[in-house]
Amino acid sequence: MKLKEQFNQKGLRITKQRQIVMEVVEKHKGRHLSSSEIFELVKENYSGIGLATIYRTLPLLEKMKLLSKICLDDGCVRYEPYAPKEQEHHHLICVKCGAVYEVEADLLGIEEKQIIMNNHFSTQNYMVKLYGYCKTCAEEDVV
Amino acid sequence: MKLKEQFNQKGLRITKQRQIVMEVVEKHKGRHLSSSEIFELVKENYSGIGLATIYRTLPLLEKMKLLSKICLDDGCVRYEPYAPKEQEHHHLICVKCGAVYEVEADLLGIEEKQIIMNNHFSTQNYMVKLYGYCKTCAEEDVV
DNA sequence: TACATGATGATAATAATTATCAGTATCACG
DNA sequence: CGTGATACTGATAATTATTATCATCATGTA
Repeated sequence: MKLKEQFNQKGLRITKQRQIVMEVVEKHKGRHLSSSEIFELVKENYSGIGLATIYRTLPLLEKMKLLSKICLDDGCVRYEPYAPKEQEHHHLICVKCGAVYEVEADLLGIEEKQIIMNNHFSTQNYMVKLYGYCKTCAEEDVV
Repeated sequence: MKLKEQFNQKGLRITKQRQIVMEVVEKHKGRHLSSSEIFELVKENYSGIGLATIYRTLPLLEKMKLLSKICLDDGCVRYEPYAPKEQEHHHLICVKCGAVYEVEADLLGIEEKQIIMNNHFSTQNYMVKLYGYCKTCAEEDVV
């Protein structure tokens, strides 16, 4: 496995805790788990885990591009398995009910990317979040 | 001023505090002020203000579409003056140095909007955030 | 001007996250 | 297969951002 090398290169160690955190997030692909949700799920397999370890592990796995951090503006940081470029997906966040939907599409056209390039911004691995109203909420509210 | 009516309609009162908060955010258009930054700035003009008032006022002004909330994923909520549709702008966030740039362009093409519509999501007043590397950081890092 | 009640300031309470530190486990090396 | 250097962990204290509480104050209508 290349993972081991990736860790060793940086003097990092592969621990049981780190492995289980990875497993849990991968198992729940499609969800957007908060740190404390991950804590609860990890405890099911490894009851001795400490919350501090969760908070230390998640940013580390993010830096290693094993997880992606997402902020859905609900007051906590969330994580999902890292998606390579080809499987990039974006989030539609309903500002009313908070529901989160995913769109698996490259939402930026070539022209738009050009605009960003012109700003000297390299959007390798970008992420788009759209705020709006989901079907249900759009019908209720006549905004 | 239509503002007064807008407040009265909902049984809300126009207070000195609310006015100064608005003034401060408008005065710093282009910046993305956090709640505590706004607190500090308001104190310069109105030293008696309480932090709780800031936290009560900002979401209220947001609901009235006088301010926009932005989350730049740095652990706090930020605000900027509300931008009507024509002046919509988006944020480029450097994941390395945290710098925030603005692009004043409609980043989603018609096709892309269609994709979103197909998901039954009405993106009236959407906001796009792009994560990536700014010029400086892209040069340092060979990602 | 007076009053009904919405708004405020001070502060206690929560919630998410970070820092500290002594004890533990990993893994390179022999 | 030890063993030791040190990275990692769990427990917990400390921070930081935000929300709730409540007595007092100020707005705007009558």
